[in-house]
Amino acid sequence: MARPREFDPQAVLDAAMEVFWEQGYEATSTEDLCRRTGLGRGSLYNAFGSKHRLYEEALRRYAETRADAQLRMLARPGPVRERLRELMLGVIDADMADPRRHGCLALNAATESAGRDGEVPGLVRRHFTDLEQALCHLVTLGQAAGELPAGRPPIQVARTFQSAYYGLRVLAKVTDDRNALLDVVEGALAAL
Amino acid sequence: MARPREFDPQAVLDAAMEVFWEQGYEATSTEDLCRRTGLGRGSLYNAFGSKHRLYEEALRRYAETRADAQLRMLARPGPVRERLRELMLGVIDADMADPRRHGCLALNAATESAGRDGEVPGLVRRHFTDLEQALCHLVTLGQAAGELPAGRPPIQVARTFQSAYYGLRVLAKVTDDRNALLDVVEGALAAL
DNA sequence: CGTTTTCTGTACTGATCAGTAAATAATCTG
DNA sequence: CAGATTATTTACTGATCAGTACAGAAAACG
Repeated sequence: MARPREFDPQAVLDAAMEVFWEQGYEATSTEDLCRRTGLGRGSLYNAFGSKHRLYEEALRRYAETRADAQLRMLARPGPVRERLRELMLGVIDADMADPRRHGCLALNAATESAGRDGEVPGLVRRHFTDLEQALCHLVTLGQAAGELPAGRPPIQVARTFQSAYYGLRVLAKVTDDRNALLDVVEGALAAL
Repeated sequence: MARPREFDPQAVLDAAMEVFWEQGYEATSTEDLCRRTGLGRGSLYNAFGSKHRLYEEALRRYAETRADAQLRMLARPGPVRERLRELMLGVIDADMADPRRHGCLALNAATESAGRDGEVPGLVRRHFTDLEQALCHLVTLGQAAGELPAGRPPIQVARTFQSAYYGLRVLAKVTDDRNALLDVVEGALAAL
């Protein structure tokens, strides 16, 4: 090793993640990334190689911060139904608090055309399967505890709830009507 | 009037719509649009003014072709539950038949950053409220006919189903597992 | 201290971006 | 046919794109 980096890689990654989150992959320029990270072009390319590789790193960073916090929240003790309600109410608050509605980075990555290149599809897919798995675990728990009706396969219930969850995040991008989103929460919980 | 256009505006709009659909707004260049529509730059700008206005027109075209066909399908006679199942099975087939998974243009527009400019938010919003309204009508019908349980407000049931529907379209972008998508269909229908 | 190695900043690359200017061509109206 | 009006074509604009070359700066190691 020789001259050490002058920047904190995690902080830089957080900044890059935010830019991609706000604008999407295609709409952010390397200039934007330099400005928001504070790095010069040389440093940025030396550290990350390309815009697309930086995007992949930002997705990884998203998974290990925001997404992981969500999964940990789901793993907290308490009634299953309340945990699932909290999940949805949490994203309603988060999405509506942001006037620009950038929503969920992984969902955005899944719909953008850049989501088809390199490691992005794999990263996005894992993000989705991780949530599916956590939900399935929770449903299994709830059914075993007698808290949820036990008639249907947990994976089916989990997938349906997950679908409503992502639909909710899509709707939150479009509407300002909080009650419409709360209807989705009630309906999704009633479907358990 | 003087010299008439040499192109069919609807055909051109269809071609532009497809390009935006496949690639998204940011990722398609005016060059792409010229190549796929067959128009020169002059004609294209003379007819549509700008890339963004053409995007808006493409969204309108999408609404009055694809989306409208879907709404008409929902309005066909038959058991409510079967019509809703057909809606979801139809998009599973459509989405999975396309290897590039471009999904729903309106949903893509809602998540892209370009979806915040000009008339796009209004167009996207109307697309969503139209479906919400159609679903609500259908649920009301089903409840009145005794086909669906009548305990819950139709608008809540409709919004929940709509949410599952868009969630389904998001999941279809990510997974190759048809059974996972069919689980969503079963769950969403069971929640009615 | 000097060499090596890595990092940083600047200047630059050709390519492509969205959009325009202007000449030409085709049709309409009179 | 004459003049007006619109469409098409071509060439072009400055700006911005992602990525690179390279010189200098800073630390590690002998």
